Amino acid sequence: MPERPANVEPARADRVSVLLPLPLAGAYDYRVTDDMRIATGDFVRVPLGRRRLAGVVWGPACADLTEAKLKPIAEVFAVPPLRDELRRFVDWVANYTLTAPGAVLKMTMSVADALEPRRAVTGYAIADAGRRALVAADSGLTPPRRRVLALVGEGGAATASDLAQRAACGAGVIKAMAATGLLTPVSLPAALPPPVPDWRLSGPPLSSAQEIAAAELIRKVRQGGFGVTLLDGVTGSGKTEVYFAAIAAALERGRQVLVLLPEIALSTQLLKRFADRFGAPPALWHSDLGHAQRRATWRYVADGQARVVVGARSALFLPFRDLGLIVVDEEHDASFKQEDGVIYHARDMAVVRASLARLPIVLVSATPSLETTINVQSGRYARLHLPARHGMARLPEIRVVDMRKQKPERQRFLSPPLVQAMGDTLAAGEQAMLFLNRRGYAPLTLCRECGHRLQCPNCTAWLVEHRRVGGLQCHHCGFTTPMPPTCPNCGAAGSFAACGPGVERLAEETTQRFPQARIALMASDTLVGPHAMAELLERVERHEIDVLIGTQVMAKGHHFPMLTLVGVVDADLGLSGGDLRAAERTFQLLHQVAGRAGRAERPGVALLQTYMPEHSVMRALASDDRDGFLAAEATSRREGNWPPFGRLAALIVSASDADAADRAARAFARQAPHIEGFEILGPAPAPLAMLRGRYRRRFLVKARRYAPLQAMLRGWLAAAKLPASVRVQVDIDPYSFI
DNA sequence: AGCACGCCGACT
DNA sequence: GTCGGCGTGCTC
Repeated sequence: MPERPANVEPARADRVSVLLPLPLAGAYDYRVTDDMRIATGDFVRVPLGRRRLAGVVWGPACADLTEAKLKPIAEVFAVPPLRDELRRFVDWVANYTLTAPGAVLKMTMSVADALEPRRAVTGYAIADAGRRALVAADSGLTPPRRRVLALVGEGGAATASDLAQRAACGAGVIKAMAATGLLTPVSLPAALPPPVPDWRLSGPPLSSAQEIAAAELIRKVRQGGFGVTLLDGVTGSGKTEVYFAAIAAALERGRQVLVLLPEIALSTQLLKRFADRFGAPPALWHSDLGHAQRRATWRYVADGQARVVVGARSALFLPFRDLGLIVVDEEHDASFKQEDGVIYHARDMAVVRASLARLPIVLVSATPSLETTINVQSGRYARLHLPARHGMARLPEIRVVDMRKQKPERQRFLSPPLVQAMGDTLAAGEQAMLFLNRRGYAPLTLCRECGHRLQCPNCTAWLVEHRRVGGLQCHHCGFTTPMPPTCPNCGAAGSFAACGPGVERLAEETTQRFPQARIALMASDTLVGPHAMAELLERVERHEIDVLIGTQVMAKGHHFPMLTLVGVVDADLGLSGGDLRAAERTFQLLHQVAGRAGRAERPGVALLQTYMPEHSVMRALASDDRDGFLAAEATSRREGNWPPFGRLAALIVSASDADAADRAARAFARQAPHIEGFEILGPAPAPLAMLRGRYRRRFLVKARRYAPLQAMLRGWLAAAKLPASVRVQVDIDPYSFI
C-alpha cells in the first residue's frame, strides 16, 4: 500500500474521478471495488478504451454516469500519493494557461514506468567462503578472482558487469565465483539513491553583505510560509553562496530544495560549486537525462531521498515529498518560457507553486526582469541586494562603436576599433571573445542576377547557409538542403551571394585578419555530444584558444581569467521585430555577454558594434545604468498599458493551407467578444506566417491588469465553432512574438 | 494522446 | 475486388 499522510481521509464513495495524463477536457469517473482503499492523490491504473493507463485520483466522482458505463480501477500503485499542493498546482496551471488539466499532469507523470515497482538488478556480494579465501595463504585464487573479492570486500555488492569492468576480467569469472560459493547473488536497486548533501559543511567565508543577505534567507526558510525574495547582485558578487546558505537551512530542517536554472547543460560550474559546498552533487533533472536515470530520480524525488534537485523548467512539476525552498537562478532568462505543448513561464509558475505550498522562493539575477522589479517596487517581493565585491573582479568598461562612422570594409563585419582592440589583446597574450547571436555562415543567400532569396519551403524564413557541414538550413523547422547548383528562379549559375554574417563567417574573417590566432566556434550546432561544451571550456581555460566566437550558448556562467575583450558584433540584432521585451532582453543579454570580460585581476573591455548608439539600451550599457534603464522601460510600458502593467495573450489560429487559415481567422474574429477592459488586435499574419507547414494568423488580446482574461478567452473559444483541422494555440503572457 | 471507424486511390 | 491513406470522434 502507498504510504499516506494521516490527515488524508480515504474517499469513501464507491466512485472517484481520475485525472489521466492526456489532453482530455477533465477527469473521468471510475468505480472503486470493495477490496480497494483509495484516497485522493493515489496513483492508479485504469482502463480507457482498450488501453490501460496510469492516472491520479483527483477527487470525488463528478459526473452522473450510468453504472454500465463506469469501469473499475484496476490497480493502486505503491507510490506516495500526489500531494494536495501539487494537485492544486496542476489545476491552477491548467486554468491559467487554458490547457487541459491532464496535459499539465502529464508533466508531473513524465516518466512512463516510474510507478512500476522499482526494478532490481542482480548484484554480487562477498560470501563467507570468499572472505575466508581472501585471507587464506593457500587459497589458490587466480589473480582476477582475488581482485574481484578485494573489490567486493571493500566497495560492497555490485553488478557482474560493473565488477568485471573494474577487475578487468570477464563477466564469466563473476558467474563462476557465484557458482562456487565465493560470491552471493543479492538484489540491488537499479539506480542508487542520490548522495545526501551535507548541510553541516561550511562554505567559503562570506562578506558582510553576503552574511546579512544569507541570514535573512535563512530566517525565511526556518520560518517557512510563502514569500518571494529577489536576490539582486552583479556577476561575481557572490549570489550563489548566499542562496547555498538558504539551501543548507532547508536541508537542516529535513526538507527538499528545487533549484531551477535556464539551461542546465551550461551550468557545470554551478554543479561543481554545489558539490564543493555540500560534499555531494545535487540530483539533476533535464531533457537529456537517460531514461533509467530519469525514472530513478523521479522516484527518489517522490520518496524524499533526492534532497536537492537542480533542474530545467520541467523540474517544477516533480512530485516532491516535502519541498521547503525553491530557487530560480537567472530569473530574467527567457528560456524559462516554455513555448510548445503547455505554454507556461517556469519562473512565474514557480512563484505560484511556492504560494500554494506555502514556501519561500528566491529569484536570483544580476539583471532582474521588469516584472520582478515592479513586484519589488510594489512591495509584493522582498529584495536583498549584494554590491559588487571590492578588489575582486571588476565589471568591464563598455564602449559603444558607432558603425555609421566606423564602417567595416566591404564584406567584412568587424569595425576598425574592434579589429584594433583584438590585435592589442592578442599581442598582450590575452583572450578575446566575439559574440553574434547567429548560427551558420550567412543568414540570407540571394541571387545576384535576379534578386531571388532562398527561403524555407515550410516556414516564412530564409534558409541559412552552413559551410562547416555544408548546405542550407531552416532554423525554425530543421529543413536542410544542399546549396542548389543554379538559381531556382532564373537558372543562373554561380550567382549566389551570402548576405550578412553568422558566427562561421566571423571565424573566417578572424582567420584572415589574425592568421596566427587559435580560434574556436561555440554555437549550439557546433557543440555535438554531451562533453563538447566542457571540453571546449577547458581548452579556453588552458589558453589553447585565443579567440572564442559564438552565439548565446557562450553568454553565461563561465569565467576565463585571461579573457579581457568582448566584441559584440551586432548589438542591434535583438532590437528589431517589434517584440515587447526586445529592449529589456537585449540589455540583459549584452550585459551578461559583456560580463565575460575581465573577471580576474585584469580589467576588461566590451565593445558594442551598433548603428543606434543613442538607443536607450546602448546608453544604459555604456553608462552602467541598469536601474535608469528599467525605470525608463517601466514608464514606456505603463503608458502603453503593456505588461507588467496590463496583461497580454496571443492566440494563433493555424491551418494546413493559407485559405483555410484566413477563413478560420475571419470566423474567429467575428466571434470576438466586446467587453470593457479588453482590446483585441488582429487577425494578422503571425510573425512566422508559415511554420512547419502550417499557416498561422495571430490575435493579440490586451487586457487591463485585473481583467478576467482567462474567462474572456474561454468564452471566445467556446463561441467559435471552428473545424477540427483548425488549431487555436493560446499563449498567456507571450514572450516570444514569433 | 491513442485507437477506432469511415470513406476514396493503387495493388495482389 | 482488397490494403491503406489520414480526417473525425470517443475514451469514464
